[in-house]
Amino acid sequence: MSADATKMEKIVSLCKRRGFIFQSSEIYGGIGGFWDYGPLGVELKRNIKEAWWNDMVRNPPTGPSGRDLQMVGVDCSIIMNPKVWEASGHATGFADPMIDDRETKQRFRADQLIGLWKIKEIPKSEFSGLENQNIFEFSVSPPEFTSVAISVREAAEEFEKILRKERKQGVFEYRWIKQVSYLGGEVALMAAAPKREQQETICLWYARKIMLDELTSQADLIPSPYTGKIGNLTQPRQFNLMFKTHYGAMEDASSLAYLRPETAQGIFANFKNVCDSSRVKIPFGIAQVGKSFRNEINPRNYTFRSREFEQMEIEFFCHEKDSMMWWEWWRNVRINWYKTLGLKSENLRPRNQDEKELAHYSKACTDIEYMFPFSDEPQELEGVAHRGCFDLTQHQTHSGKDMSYFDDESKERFTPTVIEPSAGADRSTLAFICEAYTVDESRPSPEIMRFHPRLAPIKAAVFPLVNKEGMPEIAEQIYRDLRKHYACQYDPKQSIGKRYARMDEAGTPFCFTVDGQTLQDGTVTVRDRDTGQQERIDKGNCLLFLREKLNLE
RNA sequence: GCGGGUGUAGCUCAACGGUAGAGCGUCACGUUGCCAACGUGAAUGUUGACGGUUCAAAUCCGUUCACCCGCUCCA
Repeated sequence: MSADATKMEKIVSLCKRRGFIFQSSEIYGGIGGFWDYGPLGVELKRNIKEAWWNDMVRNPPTGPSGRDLQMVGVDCSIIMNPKVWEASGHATGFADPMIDDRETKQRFRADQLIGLWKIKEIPKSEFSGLENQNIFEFSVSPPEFTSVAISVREAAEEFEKILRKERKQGVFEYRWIKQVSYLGGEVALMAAAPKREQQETICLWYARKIMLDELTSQADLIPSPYTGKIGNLTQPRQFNLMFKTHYGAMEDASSLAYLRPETAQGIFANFKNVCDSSRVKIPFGIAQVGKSFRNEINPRNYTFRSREFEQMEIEFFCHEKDSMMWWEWWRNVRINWYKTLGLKSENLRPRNQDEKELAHYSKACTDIEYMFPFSDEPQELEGVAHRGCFDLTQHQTHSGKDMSYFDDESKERFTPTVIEPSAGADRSTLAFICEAYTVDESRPSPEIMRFHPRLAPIKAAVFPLVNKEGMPEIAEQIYRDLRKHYACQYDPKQSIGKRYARMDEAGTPFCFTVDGQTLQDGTVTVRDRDTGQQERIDKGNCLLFLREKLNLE
């Protein structure tokens, strides 16, 4: 258990108690990996998404050359033509049993693995007529894995490579290689290599598809097809990570569809539409906020790894020659965005992926990670990835539609390179909650949510100090004026301390209180959430006061 | 997916197989003139769900669901 597990438990407890986050379908025993936002949670999350949309799309930062950034938005359907997922690579990677190479992070289909076994060495005198025999009769236990390939063709090449290498040493020569049927017509290679002719022995090998149960039981013995090293492969697992559904009334194979596992593909699929309709010129970005769905193997850590989650994604299209500059620029913009909204730099951990982690088409990727109390390892909030021209090229190939861009100034036609800052809305929300959670034992109400004012679910509360003598009427009027502009609450009940305490737990930055002096000189107190300090302002200036405070960066 | 743990009121937690409780919170009334104050009162539970053992189950057993921890995983 990490050192801050107790802190996380308190945060979870507060989130439920105050109405930030509830377990989905709780009255039915819940459902794994799904969460609901309560009255305060929905305001918080909306504020985060709106801050993102405002700061990235409507009022984006100035570009590196001092020119304004071109950013536009889309809102695409969650269900798309299933071919989209073939093009994006999700269909295969999500549906079949897959194995990972822990070292190279390569993932491949388990049911296509071809194993190459060394069976045994036999005297050369027994070699004649071998071609006509069933090679499996020679099998002695245990055959020794020597190599693994991910296709029959590769297995053959691999075998030839081994023999070539041996031939180079001047001692070995391979004799034959042939295909036979094996278990239900699967293709197998069988081969033998004369070995150390002076010792009069030869070596037998065979290659065949590795069965799934073998992969499961012998995962630790099978060499990686990429490195040849033993012990780096995971067990094969079924990755049904996309949610299946059907469209139309008939539920058959032709109506199979998927809930999107990411919002990005809606952007790529609309690349041409946006270009043709909105007068944008490269470089420019398309943004989208929306729900995505992944059947996580093991949802864990509160809302951090949910099966239904919301993304805030940008696909930024630029020329390949400027792409690294843009990648670095976006990386810094995004890190600073979190800092500006209150995530402290020591908890925020940008981490550049090393080459082994990168997808094969990617040149660079920074994971913006955050130290949550539930883990000793930083966890990813956002990835800023250099995706090359992979996605547009894939869609061009699969759809047959041209995805290239023509630059009128340089008269150049090219497929744009994409920089993808992809942020998790729920993960960010959780990070802002964890960051805001503060315990100050010196205060009568120790638990305080110190949200940045822009993110706070309630911007201000208005109280009559006591619920009589004309105070409620004045307070109510202030409240009615404020709530036209900001999320506010009015609370006339119970002791003033209790009301302040409740607002501390909700993370409300300011409380206006109408008291006896208000009746005389028209001033009210403003109480600051973080310091507990009060000042007096004119009751007519509450809105002005909030405007000033909330616009602060 | 594997191993371990937990599940009782909104929250935190008691209750040895024998009548389900406390603190806090919530609500009402009174009081109160700035920090969970005070007084009085109230509501709230098929003890996660299902099944079994038993005269009797929150308690013992089985199944299941959810959450937590460790592995694993995170395209």
